[in-house]
Order: sequence, then structure tokens, then C-alpha cells
Amino acid sequence: MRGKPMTIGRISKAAGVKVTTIRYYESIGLMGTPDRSESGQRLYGSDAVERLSFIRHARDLGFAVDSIRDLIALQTTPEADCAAIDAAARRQLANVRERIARLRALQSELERMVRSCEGGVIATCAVLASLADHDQCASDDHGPRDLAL
Amino acid sequence: MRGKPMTIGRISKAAGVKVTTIRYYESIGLMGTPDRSESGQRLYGSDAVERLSFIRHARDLGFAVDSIRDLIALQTTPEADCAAIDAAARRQLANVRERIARLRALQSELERMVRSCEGGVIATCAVLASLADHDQCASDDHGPRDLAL
DNA sequence: CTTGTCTCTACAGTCGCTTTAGACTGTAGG
DNA sequence: CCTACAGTCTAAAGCGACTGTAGAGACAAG
Repeated sequence: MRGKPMTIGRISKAAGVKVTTIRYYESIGLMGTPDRSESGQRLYGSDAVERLSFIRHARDLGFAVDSIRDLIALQTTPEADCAAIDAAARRQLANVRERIARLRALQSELERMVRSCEGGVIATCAVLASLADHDQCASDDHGPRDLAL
Repeated sequence: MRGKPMTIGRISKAAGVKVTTIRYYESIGLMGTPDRSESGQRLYGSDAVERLSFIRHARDLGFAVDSIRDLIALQTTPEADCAAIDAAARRQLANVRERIARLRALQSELERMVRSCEGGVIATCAVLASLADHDQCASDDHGPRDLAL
């Protein structure tokens, strides 16, 4: 399955992942150590492109690097059953749904702000008023905000 | 407008922002340097709570810290007009809409994945197949992924 | 041979905080 | 008063997921 070896730049283009990011993935153990040319340049087969595409796709879907590591580990134990992977996908889906809900709330609030901002002086700016408006609506939980965006 | 001075813990509770985060905001110049008690503890008036609520709300809406600094600066020059603030809100709204669109695509893909995963062995897991599926669908732009989530 | 593009390593920077460590302060109960 | 214990202080390191930089070597095309 491995055609002629490719340099890092080529698989970067092929997989749509930056060169530096590929090296980073290697450093955190997502990509494994590739062969090297005599002069020390990394050489990859097409399996590396597939792996990178897998990683990129999973990242695009919002999977954390740790989850991806798990998925890759599961992939290499084909006798296991699908349940773990299904569970990961479901968690991710719940996560995405929550983010969407949050963002939709932000969207309507921002729309309201923009609609009500009809010029005028700062002192009366509805946008600032909206922001200053400290209704404790939902969550005084002090928790991490990383779901917000 | 300034009632009896409050310790950092109290305004933390009042504004829903962690103590450490308040100190951090001070360190990056979002909050200004408060008075201190004899023993060196920070003392705030209720205006600090309002400022914190403003910051928190803006952060919840996805405004970057730099934008918030700008908004605060604008607030203190009340002769300026509303246009700059309106523009910031519009930028933010466009940003949020894009995030929502991206997330909706992820949602339907994840839904499809979960639907098609009906048990079985890893080798045939549809979720993994979806992830391995490297259709270059949209964006091989190598750009920053921070819009993704 | 020269030019220009890759590639290498190692490390610092990004953003928006959170965590840690160790010391000090303020307060309530006994 | 003493003791607990919660709150506060500073400075610095850590997080996730990369990105950017510097300086040097490698390789392909003209």
C-alpha cells in the first residue's frame, strides 16, 4: 500500500494539514515516527496521508486530540466492537448541539443589539446598554467558558 | 455611587467571575488597579461589579479581550458616535453566524455517523469509515481552525 | 553554480484563562 | 485569648492546539 515515499510538504498538500502541524502531531504521538532519508528528511507513504486526513476530519468535527488518540488506538484493535466509537460520536454530537444552542442565543442577542443601534451618541448606544445589562440569566456557575464559542 | 468597599471574593460572587480571573483582567489592563486595604487586599466599589459584568457579558458573546478593551475605551469618550460599536457588534454577529453554519454541518454529519453505527466490529464501523473518508469537501485552506468550534 | 524552495531542530509566542505553591489576613466559635 | 478555617496575596508555570521564528542544511531547476 505504500507507494513512493513523499516528503512532508507533499503529504501536507495531499492531506490539507500544515507542515508544522504534522510535525506537531508527531511530537504528541498522533502520527508515529516516519522513516528518514539519508539527510534526515521525513519520508511518508500514502498511509500517512490517510491517517492525517482521518485526524483532520476528526478535528474538524470537534474531537479533542485525546479522543482522536483513542479512536486511533481502537482502530488498531479490530476485534473490539463498535460501541466505544459510537459513544465517542454521541458525546461529540451532544457537545455540538449544546454549542449550537448557545450560539443561537448569542446570535439573537447580537441581532437585537444591531437592530436597536440606530446611530447616535455613545451615551445612548443600545449595544453598550445590552452589554452592560447584567441580567444573571442562566449560569452563574463560574465554569469554563469554552463552550461559549 | 460607591457603597462600602468589597473584597475581591465578594465582587467575584456578585459578578459571576472567578477571583483569579479578576486578577487576570487587572493584569491585562481590563480592570484598572483597585484601592488596597492596609494589609494589601484589593477593595472594590460597585462600579467594579458593573464593569466585570460588562466584560463577562461581552466575553460570553464571543468578543475578544482586545475588542472589549476597545469598547471600554469608547465608553469613556461619550462624545464619539455609535458607529464603531455597531461595527464591532456586526462583525461579531457575522462571526457567530459562520460558527453556527459550521456546527450545523458537523451536527448532521455526526448524526449520520451515529445513525449508521448499529453495532458490529471495528473493521466495519461506519463512524470510523466516515472519519477516514477524506473527501476534501470544502476548505483545503490550511487556515486556522478556530472557527470550527 | 546559482537561485529559490524545502526541510531540519529547537524554542518562543498565541489566547484566555487555570493551577500551583507558599505565605499572609480576616473572622467566627469556644 | 486561641484555634480553625476560609479568604487573599504574588509570581510563575501549565493548558490545548497549534503557529511563528531563527539559523542552518538539502535539493531541483535553469
